[in-house]
Amino acid sequence: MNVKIKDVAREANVSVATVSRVLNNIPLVNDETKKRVVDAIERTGYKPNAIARSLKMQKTNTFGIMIPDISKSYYTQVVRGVEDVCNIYDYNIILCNTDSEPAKEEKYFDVFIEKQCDGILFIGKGLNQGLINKIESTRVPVVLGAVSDSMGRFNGVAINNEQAAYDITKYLIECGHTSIAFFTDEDESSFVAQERKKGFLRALKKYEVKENPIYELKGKYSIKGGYDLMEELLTNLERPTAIVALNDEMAMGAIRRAEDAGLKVPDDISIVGFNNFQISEWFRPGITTIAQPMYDIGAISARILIKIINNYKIDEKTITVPHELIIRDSVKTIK
Amino acid sequence: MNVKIKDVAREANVSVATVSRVLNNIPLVNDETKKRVVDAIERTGYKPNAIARSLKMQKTNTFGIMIPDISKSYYTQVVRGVEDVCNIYDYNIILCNTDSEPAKEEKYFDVFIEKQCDGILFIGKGLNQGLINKIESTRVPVVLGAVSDSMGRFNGVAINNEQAAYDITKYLIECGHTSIAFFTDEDESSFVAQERKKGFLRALKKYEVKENPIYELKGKYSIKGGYDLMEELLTNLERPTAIVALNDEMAMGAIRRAEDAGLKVPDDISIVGFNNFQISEWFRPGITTIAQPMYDIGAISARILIKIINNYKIDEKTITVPHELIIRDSVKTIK
DNA sequence: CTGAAAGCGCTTACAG
DNA sequence: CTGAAAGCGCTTACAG
Repeated sequence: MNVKIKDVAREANVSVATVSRVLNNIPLVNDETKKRVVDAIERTGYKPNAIARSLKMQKTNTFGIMIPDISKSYYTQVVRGVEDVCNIYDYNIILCNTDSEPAKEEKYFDVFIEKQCDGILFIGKGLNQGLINKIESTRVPVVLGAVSDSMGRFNGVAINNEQAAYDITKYLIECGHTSIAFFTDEDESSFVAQERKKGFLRALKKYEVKENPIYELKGKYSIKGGYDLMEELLTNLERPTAIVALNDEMAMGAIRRAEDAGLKVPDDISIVGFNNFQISEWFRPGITTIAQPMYDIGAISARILIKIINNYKIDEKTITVPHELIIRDSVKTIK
Repeated sequence: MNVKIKDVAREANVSVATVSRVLNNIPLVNDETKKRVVDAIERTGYKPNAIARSLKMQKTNTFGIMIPDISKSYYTQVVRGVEDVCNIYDYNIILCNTDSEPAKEEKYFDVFIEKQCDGILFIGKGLNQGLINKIESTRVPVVLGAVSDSMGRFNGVAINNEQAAYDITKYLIECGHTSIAFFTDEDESSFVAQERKKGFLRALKKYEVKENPIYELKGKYSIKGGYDLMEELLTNLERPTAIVALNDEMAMGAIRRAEDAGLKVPDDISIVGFNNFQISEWFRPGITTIAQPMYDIGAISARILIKIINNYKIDEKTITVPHELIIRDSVKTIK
C-alpha cells in the first residue's frame, strides 16, 4: 500500500492535522514543525490522495469534456485550448467522444455527474432535448463550445455561424456566382448547420440570387463525404458555378472528385469550405474558407467554467468570437 | 446538495447497506425490497458518488493518458482507440498534453498518481530518465503507446520503427535513388526517430548507397517544419534525388517548398513521409509513406492496461503491430 | 501553534 | 435477507 498522511504524521511525530496544514500551506504552523513534516514527506515519498481530498472538499478539480470525435482535426484544437487553460488553474479533463449521438451524450453527462466533475464542457454541433433536460436539472456548470444554444439558456462560446455563412456566400456572389450549391451536414439536428443555412439563404435573398433547393446536398463532414456529394452533384444535377461546403474536408473531397471528372477548380467550378483546417492552406488549390478561432473557443470556454465555479459573474451567456473569411485559390471570379 | 445514499435509504425504508447492494447488483436482496429501493432511486433522482466509491474501493476506473499534443492529428487517432476500449470497460480517461517536455511529463505523472488513476498510458516519442524513475518507483500499471522502451522494461505497443524506415528507404533505393536526404526530428531525444535512423542507415549500407551525413536535416514535425527544411536543403546543399521525411506533414511542407522553387515532385525530386495521415492520400502528389495502425495502437494499449489491472498475465512486454508501405505518387523511378 | 474527532459518501465483513 | 458499524484518506471546526 501507499504511504498515507497518517504515516507521514507518525514519521514526523505530529498529528495528521498538522501534516494536512503544511500540505495545504495553511500558515499557522511553527517553522520547525513544518520542517519536520516536509522532511517526513520527502523521506516517505508521500503523495496526497486526491480522491480522499475531493470527497472531503466536494471538489475534484476535474472537468468533463464531451466532443463528437477527437480524431477529427477540428475539435482537436478546441481541446488543446481547454487543456492549456485547465493546466494553469490546476484542473484536469476527462475526455469523451460522443459521435454526436444523443445516447452517448446523455450517458457521459451522467458519468461526469457521478465522477463529480466541477464543470462540464460540451463541444458539438447541437444540443438534444434529453441533454438539455439533464443540464437544467443539475447545478453543475456547463459551457457550450463551438455551438450555441438557440434559446440562450446556457453559457457558450462560438462564432456567429449565420453571419459567417452569409459572409462567404456574399463573397461568392460578389465574384459573380449566381448558381450556388450547398453541401451540408447529414445530421439534420445540427444547430450549427441550421444557422449556417440561414446565413446562406439570407445572402442569396439579399442579392436576389435564386435558390435552387435541389442544390442542397447532405453528407458527411469528411473528405470522402465531400467526394461522394460531388459525385452525386455531377451525375444528377445541372452543374452550379460554385459550392458552399460547410466543412473544409468536405470541400477538399469535392475538389478531388471534380478533378477526377476532368474539371478544374476553380476554373470550372468554385468551391469554398468552412473552419480553415491547417491543411487547407497547403492543399491545392488553397481552400477559401471561414476561419474559426478554435483554440480560443476552447480556452475561453474553460475560463468561463472556472469563473462560474469561483462565483465570478458572467456578463453574457453567449460569447461570440470573431470569424474570418480567408480568401485563397478555390474561387474564380466570373463574368 | 445532492441526494445521497442515505436519502434513498430513508425514502425506501431500508438501510444504506441495502441500497448499496441493489446499486451494485449484489443478488442477496429480496425482490420486493429491491423494488422499493429502485423506486426510491427513481423518485429521488439519485446518482451515486463515484468519488466516495473510489475511495472505498481503491479504484477510480480512470486512466491517465499523456500525449505530446492532442492538436496534432497523429496522436488523435491513438486517443480515440484508447477511449473506445475504455468505454467498453467503463473506464474514463484524463488527458494531458506534454509537448514532449520532460517537466510536464513528470508533473502529469504525479497528478495521475494523486488522482489515483488505475493505469497510465504514455503516448510519445521517447522516455526521459526522470519519468522512467517515476514509473519504476510506483506500482501503477503503465503502457507505452507508439513508442517502445529501449530496454524492454515496460509494456508497450508500437510498430517496428527500425524496420519501417528500412522498408521505405529500400523502396527508394529500388526506385533507383542513391542520393537520399533524411529529414528528422529536431528533438534529439526521440527514441522513435533514433530507431528510424538506424533503419535508414541499415538500408543504405545493405545496398551500398553512400550516406552523405550533411543530408541529415533536423526540424519540426509539421508542414512548416518540412517547408523550412526544404528551403535549407535547396539553398545550401547539393540536391539529392530523394528525401525520407519522418513525418507526412514534414513531407508535405517539403513538397510545397520544392514546388515554390519551381521543382516538380516527384519528377525533380522524390519525397516520402511517415505515418500516413488521412490527408496524405488526398494531397497532390499523394504521399508515399509508412502507415501505422494508430487507432489499434491506442485500442491495444488500453486493452493491455485493463488486462494488467485484472491480473491477466501479459505474454510479452512489447507488442509489435504491423506497419505498411503505402505507395502513392511522390516517388519517381529513375534510371 | 497543535491535536482529537467528526464527517465527506460510499462498501462490506460481521452478526443476526 | 437485512442492518449497524467500521473504514477508505483526507480537511477543518473546535478546544486547548
